[in-house]
Amino acid sequence: MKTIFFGTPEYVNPLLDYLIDNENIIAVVTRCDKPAKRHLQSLPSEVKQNAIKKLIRVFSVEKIDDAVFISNLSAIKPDVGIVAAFGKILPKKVLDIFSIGCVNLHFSLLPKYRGAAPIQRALIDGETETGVTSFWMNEGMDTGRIIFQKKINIDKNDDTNTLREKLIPVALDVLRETVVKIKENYKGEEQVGNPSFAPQLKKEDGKIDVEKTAETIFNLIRGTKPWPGAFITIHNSQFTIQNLRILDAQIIQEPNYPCSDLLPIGSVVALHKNIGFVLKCGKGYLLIKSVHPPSKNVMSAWSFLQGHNLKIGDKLD
RNA sequence: CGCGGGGUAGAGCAGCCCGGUAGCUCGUCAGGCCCAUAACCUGGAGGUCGUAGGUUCAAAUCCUACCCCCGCAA
Repeated sequence: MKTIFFGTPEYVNPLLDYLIDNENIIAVVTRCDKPAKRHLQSLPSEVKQNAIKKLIRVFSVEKIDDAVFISNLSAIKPDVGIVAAFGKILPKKVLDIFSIGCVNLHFSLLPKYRGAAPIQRALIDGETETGVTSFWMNEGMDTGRIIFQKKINIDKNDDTNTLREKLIPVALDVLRETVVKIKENYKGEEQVGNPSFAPQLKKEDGKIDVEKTAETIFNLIRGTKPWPGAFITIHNSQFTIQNLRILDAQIIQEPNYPCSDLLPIGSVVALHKNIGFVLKCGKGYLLIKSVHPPSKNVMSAWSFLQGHNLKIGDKLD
């Protein structure tokens, strides 16, 4: 069974490694090398580096429907495509090249969170469980017949990074099971339930609305890490700091602050020594513990308020 | 040579434009106050001001080159 793997980011390498060890991987497809990081450095994707190291043929594509790429792919006459976090929708003329078909590993419980950012969106929505689903790809976005699905719980403190780490072994389980079913000629089951969508995050998605509940804001911080990050503007008596990114926070369960009732929503209502400051939200309070000011390094919220002379009553929005 | 921000005590910042005593909030150490404290008071230690040159009587500050960190593009 001639198999081709599609994937770009580093975290899918364990999946590629498994396939290389156990199946007949004849090529790897990744997105084209990114143009620049800071000073125009152009690095091959991690998956590409891994594949090269193991002497697998690599296609590095910019446009998935590139004529040269498609003819090269056709010449190989592959049987199965396995896709994980590739980042592009495969058009029909690519899918048709595979004699058996293409399978996608998607990091959500389909039909929920179809799209590019299922992990982030599940966290932002405060979901308590998620998982990995494999399905036969068709022309729609994550709409194919489900082969296998495995569920896990989301911890209250999970962020994008920790949740993804937990999902990798789950994805490996799903992959193993899926390969077996492919060989059994399994056609999958139609997706059932109400679909929801998880479009790629935009910068604007990280903006904090202080009128929302502490829990909602906390979920935003978890789900937008590491990019675009949850950010807010601070109005101090001396100056304004825009786009202060908040990296770590904690919901205050039993608030007991002398000024909390008098100050409006969005105010700093307390300072916690050596930890940070407390923000009054639309409902509840959030203890900010770690921040990243523009043009600066990451620092504890306590350090930040030392340097900027943040006081009770200062406003955030 | 893509654009911008930054490097000053253990942490976070001000001072630079306009050259002239190293400053602020915290931490740390010692002492004091207190039933007590992360609170308050007093005092101390701790700096090659990123590196190397240059200008000057005098450079954190002005000029030149270089190093390191961060953001922008997903």
